[in-house]
Amino acid sequence: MIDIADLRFLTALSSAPSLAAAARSLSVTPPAVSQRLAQIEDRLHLRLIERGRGPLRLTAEGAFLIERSSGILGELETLADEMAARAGRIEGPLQVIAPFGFGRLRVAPILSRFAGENPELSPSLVLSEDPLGAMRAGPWDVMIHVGRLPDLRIMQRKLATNRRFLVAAPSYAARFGLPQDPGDIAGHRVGVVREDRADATLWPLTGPDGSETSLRVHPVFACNDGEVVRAWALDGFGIVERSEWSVFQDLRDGRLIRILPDWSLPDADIVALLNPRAVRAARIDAFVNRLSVEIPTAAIPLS
Amino acid sequence: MIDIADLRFLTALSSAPSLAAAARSLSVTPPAVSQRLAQIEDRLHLRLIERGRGPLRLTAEGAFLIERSSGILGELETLADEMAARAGRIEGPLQVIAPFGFGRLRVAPILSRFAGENPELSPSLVLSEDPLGAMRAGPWDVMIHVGRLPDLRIMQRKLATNRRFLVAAPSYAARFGLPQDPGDIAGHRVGVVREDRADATLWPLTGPDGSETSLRVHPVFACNDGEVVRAWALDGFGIVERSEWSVFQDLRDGRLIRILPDWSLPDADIVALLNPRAVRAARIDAFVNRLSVEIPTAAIPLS
DNA sequence: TCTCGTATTAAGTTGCCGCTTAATGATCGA
DNA sequence: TCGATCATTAAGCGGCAACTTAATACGAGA
Repeated sequence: MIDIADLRFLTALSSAPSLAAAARSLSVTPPAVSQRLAQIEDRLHLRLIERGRGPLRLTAEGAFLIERSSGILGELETLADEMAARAGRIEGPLQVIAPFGFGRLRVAPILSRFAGENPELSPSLVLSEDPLGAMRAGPWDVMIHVGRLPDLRIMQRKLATNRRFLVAAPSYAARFGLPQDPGDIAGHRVGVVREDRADATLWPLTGPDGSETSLRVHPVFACNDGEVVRAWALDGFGIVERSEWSVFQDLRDGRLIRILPDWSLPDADIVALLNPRAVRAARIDAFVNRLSVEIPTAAIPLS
Repeated sequence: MIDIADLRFLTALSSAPSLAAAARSLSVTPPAVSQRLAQIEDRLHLRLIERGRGPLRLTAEGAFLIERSSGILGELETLADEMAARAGRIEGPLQVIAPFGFGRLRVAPILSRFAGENPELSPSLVLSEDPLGAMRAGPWDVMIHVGRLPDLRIMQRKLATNRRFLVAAPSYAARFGLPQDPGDIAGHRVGVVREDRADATLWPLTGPDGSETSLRVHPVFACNDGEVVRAWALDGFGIVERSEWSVFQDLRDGRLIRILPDWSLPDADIVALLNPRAVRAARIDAFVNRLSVEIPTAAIPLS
């Protein structure tokens, strides 16, 4: 009889480049994988995986089995979720994806506390600047995202409004003065967070009268880590554009001040995307609720 | 995580009147059942089965779980069947239901041989005079039936034509003579197979010219086992109505002779009913094919 | 040529899970 | 009141499945 542990095992194999890689990701030795696979193939009297040189390839039978498995495994997982929900329990795996900066600084502490209150939870947090890639890479329940997102037809929930500010340190203002108008920016030192997927040097500004300007800036400093850029600004090296969540305390405490406060950039709201596969699980509901309570709180004090 | 062995276990429990009864049908001791159930309930943090006095009762959660399980278990079983089919293998459980007489004398030997040729097959044969009850009682793949059947909307396959004859032993004919006309039967000794569900004493005869007569007989001997009635006829005690399959050899060898050979009774064809749940399994296909080859063969020699 | 990564076979170990036995308690009917 | 059936708890056993280590073979790339 087919065992679902075998189906899980095969599913893991099917998305691994080699048996050795699968062994590593399963935390066992290669022979364990090799002989377990051989055993399953023997039981079915079918070859499931072509393992010649190069990457693993599923045979037709293997592909068929994996395909059918996914449905069954999904149903079983959903069933487990529903039973846990009926027991009023927060338990089971909770796989969260978040961007590096926001994830490390905001999501991780909340998840950590949440897990502490629910000992039967098995949380995992994957930080990635490529959320769509991470989604495809492995199973996930909740993905936290900051900013605009292509329409993914995935259920999402807004966790907090998140404005974007132009900021600089007082020491910078003292040395170089402050721009009074977007046009003045060109004469200033600017730092940006340069990621692959966004045009970080084009700032779409909206003026106090509603007029819109696209400002192309020429950064003197760039980094793909927002915290590094923030530190650079804190050190008085220039003007940067950062999210409210990132610099809110700096602004409150006067370590940074807003530049062109009458001009605004489009919001980069914080949203949670929910995997449709698991939307109805109690643990996910509870965690997203927690996020939606705790994340906005941190920003409220600032007007 | 939920284990499907647990789901099978719970499904077995759900159709048992008591834990002790379940233990017997699972071939284990009562504590094994009790503690395994307790363990599952602990894991889910839910009570699944109310066990007070009287019969077991599922709780709402238990009923929900069983309900959902059946779908998953069914899919898994179907998947196993399909994989076996792809491997071109005859294997797995094969659960056959057949009536007592025909099952014991005709189906059992064929199934026995079929299982011998396919060592990975786990056959089970349930003989029952109440096929519909047996269908409901447990899982089944193929049900053999002789005679008319209410329209069950179940896929069926005719295995053989099976006529019904009026027969008697030559010794009886020598002592009492033979009826030349249905009307003569009234003066003869008649034995019948009396089952609950059929009116065994009303013989719907069709004459050589196509005329139809319903003949009410008054048996001097009755039994619910066809073989006993046949033996009674072989011993020269009277005239009985029997299926071709049952008396074909007796007729061939002259131990019995046909009475009113120009008159016929409605056929009681031999059919296989296929459980829609498992129609596409290779082992079932193969077994029914085997039946449809071997069963008619036995009767062909007789005109 | 050497080395590294991969895959497989063989043999040995271990942990756990499911079972059994034994004993207790509860309930019901005779 | 006794006996029978059922359910449960506690304690201990055993089998087996999954894993490990060790050894071998193969190919590709430096």
